[in-house]
Amino acid sequence: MFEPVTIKDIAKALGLSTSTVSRALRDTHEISAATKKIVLAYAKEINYQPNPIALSLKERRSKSIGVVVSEVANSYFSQAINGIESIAYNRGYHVIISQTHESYDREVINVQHLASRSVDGLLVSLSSETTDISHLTYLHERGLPIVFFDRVADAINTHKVIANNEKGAYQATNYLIKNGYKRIAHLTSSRHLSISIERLSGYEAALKDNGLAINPEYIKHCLHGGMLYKETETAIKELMALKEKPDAIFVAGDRLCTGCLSVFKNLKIAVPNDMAIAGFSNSDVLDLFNPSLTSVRQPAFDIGQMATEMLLQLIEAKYPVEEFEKRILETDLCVR
Amino acid sequence: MFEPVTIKDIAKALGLSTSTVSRALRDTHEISAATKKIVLAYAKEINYQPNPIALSLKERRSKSIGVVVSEVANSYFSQAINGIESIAYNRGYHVIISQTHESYDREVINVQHLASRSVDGLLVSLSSETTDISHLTYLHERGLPIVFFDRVADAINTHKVIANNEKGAYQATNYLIKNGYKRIAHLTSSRHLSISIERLSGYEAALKDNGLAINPEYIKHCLHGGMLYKETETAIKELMALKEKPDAIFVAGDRLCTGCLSVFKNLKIAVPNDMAIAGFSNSDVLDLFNPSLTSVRQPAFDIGQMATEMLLQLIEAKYPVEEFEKRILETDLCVR
DNA sequence: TAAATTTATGCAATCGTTCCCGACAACGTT
DNA sequence: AACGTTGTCGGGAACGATTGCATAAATTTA
Repeated sequence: MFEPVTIKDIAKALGLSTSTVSRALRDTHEISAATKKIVLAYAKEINYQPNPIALSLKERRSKSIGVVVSEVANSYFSQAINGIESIAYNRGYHVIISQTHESYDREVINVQHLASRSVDGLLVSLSSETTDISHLTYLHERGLPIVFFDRVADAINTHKVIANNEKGAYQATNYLIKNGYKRIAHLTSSRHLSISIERLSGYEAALKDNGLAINPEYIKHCLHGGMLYKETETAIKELMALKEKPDAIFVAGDRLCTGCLSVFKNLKIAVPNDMAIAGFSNSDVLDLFNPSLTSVRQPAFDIGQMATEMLLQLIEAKYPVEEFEKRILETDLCVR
Repeated sequence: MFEPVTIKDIAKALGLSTSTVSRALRDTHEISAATKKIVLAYAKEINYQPNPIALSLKERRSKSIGVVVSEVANSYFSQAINGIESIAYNRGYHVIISQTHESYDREVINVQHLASRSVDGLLVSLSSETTDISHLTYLHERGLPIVFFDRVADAINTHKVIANNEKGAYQATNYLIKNGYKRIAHLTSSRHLSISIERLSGYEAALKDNGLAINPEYIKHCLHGGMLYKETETAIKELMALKEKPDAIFVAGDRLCTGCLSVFKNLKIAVPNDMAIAGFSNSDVLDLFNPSLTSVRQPAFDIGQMATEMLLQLIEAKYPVEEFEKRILETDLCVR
């Protein structure tokens, strides 16, 4: 079933050789106009489609790129994926998406799966569990083009695209402070993730600049980045059990934001009376919340586009690229 | 760069023929245990990975399936995709996701792109714009396995997996009626979509069973399924301009629900005082809304799993399958 | 008119893998 | 001793497409 027509079928039907047909289809100058016309007409008639797999084997590239994210059901990533697709499809590349669900093991499996399926390059945002990046180092050393976005591995020398996490975190924290909150907690992902480090740094800078002390008890890490309700709930409960309860919280991620609001609702913590909240989120239904949530919005679509452009540049480079850059895009504070 | 080791390298290094190496790796009985051991050890040492592209060319299958949905940034679809992946990856298949963004043109392009990239089968949920399905009929007739889920094309005789849309719609409408609402509007997707037809039917049945009249003015179709804010807004405005304004609305889709709430917020329509609302949605942040929204939840993950299993069954069938079935999974009414 | 050149086409190798044959031992069977 | 079996292995043709090289005919040039 599903027997596609090949160049051989055309050759046989027209009494030509496969090479002539191939050249006619590729519109080489060394084929007579008459033959070209016949071949093209017949190819169109029987709806000939070149077999991309045969091409891949010959050209040693698959014209596909792999994307590794934690979850597509995350506004940030689904927007980034839209950006990735918009570039990739225009350039004739397929996009193979795989989800880690914030698990290190799944990240390793997915990366190896993609590499063994010979993708031409990889667009990676690390899972929150990942500390060991040798699965990526190995591939990178062997020459597989990789571009990181969002959650990057600084140890690997390649292109990276991120949002200005530090500044975004600074602005959100600063916003809370300017609105009169003084005891500001911080809920974030696992501590080794690049975005956690950068956002924590912005949070601390804002406190410092406003003459507020940094209270380590106010900083809570969630290893699973909000994937587990219990983990988020425990963190919030610990905050609420403190002698000096925080009056506001800066949340460092999309998933954590919704997780946090969910916990607040269940624990009957009123926003913003019991606790004000601001956080990183790209959800477009955010302003439907009541009360609505002030958020730091990342240019996810642009980040996806830019990362893809950089990856394709690496893939299609004639000579090995030695110079790598880290692009930093500005965030947007949506006051609600 | 990135020169992978081949079976030839092994053969040369070990002074064997490629056929022997191939057979040793595939553990054929006609290779001596000693040779096998040597080959396997060496293959492991140099980390040999079979080239899947060469395999694909030979076996005439790519071990990948294409998925066509309107948007991954939609809770229903992202959950379905999780279900699809959970089955596909376990069976050694790759999943290539493409988004139509509810556009017919993009659907045609994506389907052709996937087919030309020789996916072994297609998992399709139609875009809201699609009426002409010849791009799928063509492939289906040529023997490409296709399974529809969610938005199905009845004209194509193949497996289908859907939720019990009619019953779900009936329950949601009935819920509004039992809560005392009498003028219930219905906001839905384009009129030819299978889900629109089924949900409309359930809505009408509920009205009828409760002795309420069906008012055509209360039924609003959005061709773009909530992708365009303006379209949704116009529909709502028209409803609010009626002499007998509706007091409740049953919304038939994920995207339409958030679109609708967004319009309500902007037009300052209070829920549920001005207008009660119930609708199809799989969003897991729904209960964070205030006031929260009663919703019909579809078993999206299971639908994805089931559709994938059925597709793989078609792909791996020894003989052409002639008997097709339509599986219908029950929905869940989440009263909030 | 013969040689040189252009034009148009075919042959065969290649990409990495599998698999149908055929080869050739070593052994057992009449 | 002649033959059949069995166990191992290699040669080579596929899969579909591209491409350098050879070749033939047609055309131009000397």
